[in-house]
Parts: sequence; structure tokens; C-alpha cells
Amino acid sequence: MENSSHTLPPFSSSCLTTLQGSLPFSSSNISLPLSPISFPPSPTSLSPTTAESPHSSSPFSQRSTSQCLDRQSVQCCEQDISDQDDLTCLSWLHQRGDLLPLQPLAKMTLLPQLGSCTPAQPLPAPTSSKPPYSFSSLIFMAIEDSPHKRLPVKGIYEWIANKFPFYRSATGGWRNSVRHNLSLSKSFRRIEKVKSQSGGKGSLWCVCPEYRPALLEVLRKTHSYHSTNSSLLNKPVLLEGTDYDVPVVSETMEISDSLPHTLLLSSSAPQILTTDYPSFSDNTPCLLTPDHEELVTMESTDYQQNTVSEDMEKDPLSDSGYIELHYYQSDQYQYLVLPDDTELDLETVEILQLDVEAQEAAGSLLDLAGGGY
DNA sequence: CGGGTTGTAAACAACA
DNA sequence: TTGTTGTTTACAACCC
Repeated sequence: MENSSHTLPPFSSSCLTTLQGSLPFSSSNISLPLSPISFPPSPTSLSPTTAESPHSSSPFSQRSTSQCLDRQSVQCCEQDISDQDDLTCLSWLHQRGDLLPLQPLAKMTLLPQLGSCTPAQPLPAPTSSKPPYSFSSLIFMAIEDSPHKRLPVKGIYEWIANKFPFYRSATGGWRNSVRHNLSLSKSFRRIEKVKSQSGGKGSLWCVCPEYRPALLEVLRKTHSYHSTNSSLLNKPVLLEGTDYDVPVVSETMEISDSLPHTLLLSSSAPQILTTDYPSFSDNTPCLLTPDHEELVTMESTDYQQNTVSEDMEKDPLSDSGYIELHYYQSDQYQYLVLPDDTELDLETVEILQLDVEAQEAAGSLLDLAGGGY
């Protein structure tokens, strides 16, 4: 289960950001490196080709953006994409193992404007406030975060309690609510355990695929509300008083066509970095420089032209109003691949608290989940 | 105001 | 017998 040998593959795990929006969708994409990865790649997570390159000589360490996507990188990304057998999956739940938890609004505070890579204040000690998620969302996340996309009730309890300390100290009533939701909600389906399966009573629970979009939308709205409904739009927000060490819905991006762009990034906890986010309506890939000072236009690359387009054409959600953004990471950068004719106005992008161990654990979960469905 | 959703509590049966 | 799981009902609060 927690096999640490299952670390992130080179350029690793493709993480998905599933958005709902009304933006045009095309077959070609741009790649947007998001932020440097601050952790050293695990030896087992690197292919021979990438492992040969020390960090200092990595093309990604250069500011010259045209060098940022060499052929090897492209191939790695291609491989990564091809391995993504289910574009609708919540891979991000694994990849972004400790992504930002949604925070109660009262705990949001403005960050000082950061001109460059300035570490934020360490997050204060957690408090015990109730997470903003409904039980359906909690169950959904728990199940989606499981290797095989199915969990027994007890596993759901444990996931929630692990991720949301509020429920560790809460009385047992919430467990009743969980069971109540499982039984009552059409979103969840009970799977009888085969008799050969050992251990424990009860059944496994999974998410009904037809209800996934709705559940995702609930998550998106929850995050959207809690990340924007505080007149903090376009201002970097530091979520403090974090209650949950969980990663959940940060990949929800609010896309609008009217607001200036703010990109809030974190290369590793507890740093929170910000940068202005330029328009990408010219379909030009951009690179966020290693020190987060600016975004630089990138040259067109083979990667852009040849690698992702087919994948996006096959996007099963392309007609459903959902847009999937593929999230990659190399040993130094994270890449967000976007549909290129998207009038990309990010109202708020929040990517917080990338934790190395959690990501590696998430990677192992992904590996397990690869054959699970 | 009505309907739908969500959260909570409780009762109960089935099962390990 | 006990604790867990699953179902069902009831009610309150909230939102649209």
C-alpha cells in the first residue's frame, strides 16, 4: 500500500486539473510550467535519461525558455500522457497529495505582495474548525483518493479523520452521517465483497461514474466560494490556520475573461509565491522562471505541437463542459498543459503546499490504481 | 412559501 | 454479546 518504492515517474505523474467552464476547447495545447520543484527527485523516479542529468545542468534550470522542453522531456511527457488511461480520474487527488485544503474564510489573510521568491510565514498551528465540504464531498474525495477507487466504510472514516483533524476529535455522529450519505446518495454505489476477500465486514463503496461530474462540480464550487468570496480576488491569499493537512481541491481554477491574472504558487511548503499571470490568448507557452519572478514566453516546441493534441482530442469530457488540464512535473518544474485557444484568464490559481512525501505516496497510489479500474 | 439539499439523531436489522 | 455496517425515518437548518 504505502510502498515508498513507487515514487513518481520521470516527469512524473500526470496530474489532472478538472475544470468546468465554458471555454473553447481545441486539439492543441500550450504548456505552462508552473513552478520549480524544490525536492530532489527520487532515484527510482527518474528514467535513466533524466537521472543522468544533475540538477545543475538540467535544461530547466536555465532561464532560456526555449531550452526548457527538450526532446527527452517531450518523450517523457508523451509517455506520461499515454499512461493516463482515464482522463476523467481525479489523479490530482493522488498527485497533489497534500494540496491545499479549503479553508474557512475567516482564516484567510492577505499575503504581502511578493516581488519575487519570498518564503511566506510558516503556517500557524492547526486549529479544529469544520471543513467546508459536505459529507458527500468528503466521501467522494476519500474514495477517489483510494488506490482502487473503492473503500469500505471504515476506510472512509479513516481517510476523513486523517485528512481533517476536526473529525478526529468530533463525536461519532459524523460517522453516522457518512453512512447515511452512502446509503441515501445516488452518487455512491455499494460493491459486495467477493467471498475470497478477507477481512472485515461490510461492503466496498465506489463513486458512480455518472455522478462524478456533479461531485466534481460541488467540489469546484466549494473551493471557488471559499477562495474568492472574500473580496480577495486577484490578491494572493495565504491560507492559514490550516486545519487539514489534506490536499484537495486546489486544482480548481476559476477562469474568467475579465479579471487580471494572479498566479499563486508554492514550490514547497510553506513557501507561497506569487506572480502576475499574463494572458495566454496568443497560444504561446510560458515558463515561470525558477525564482518565480516572471513568466517568460516560450518558443514553440515539438511538445506543444505533437504530444498532447491527440490526447486532448480524445478527452472524453471535451463535450461535457469540462476541461482537463494536465499537470506534469519534472525534477524542477511543474507544467500545466492547457488548451491553446483557450482565452486563458485565470481568476485565481492556487497551488499550495506541494509536499514531497505526499506526492510520492500519491504516485504510488497512482501506480496501484493503474490496474485497479 | 415550497421544494430540495444537507446535517444530525435515532431506531433497527444483519452480520462478523 | 458486542461492535460494526447498512437502511430507514424524522427533523431542523439552509438555500434557491
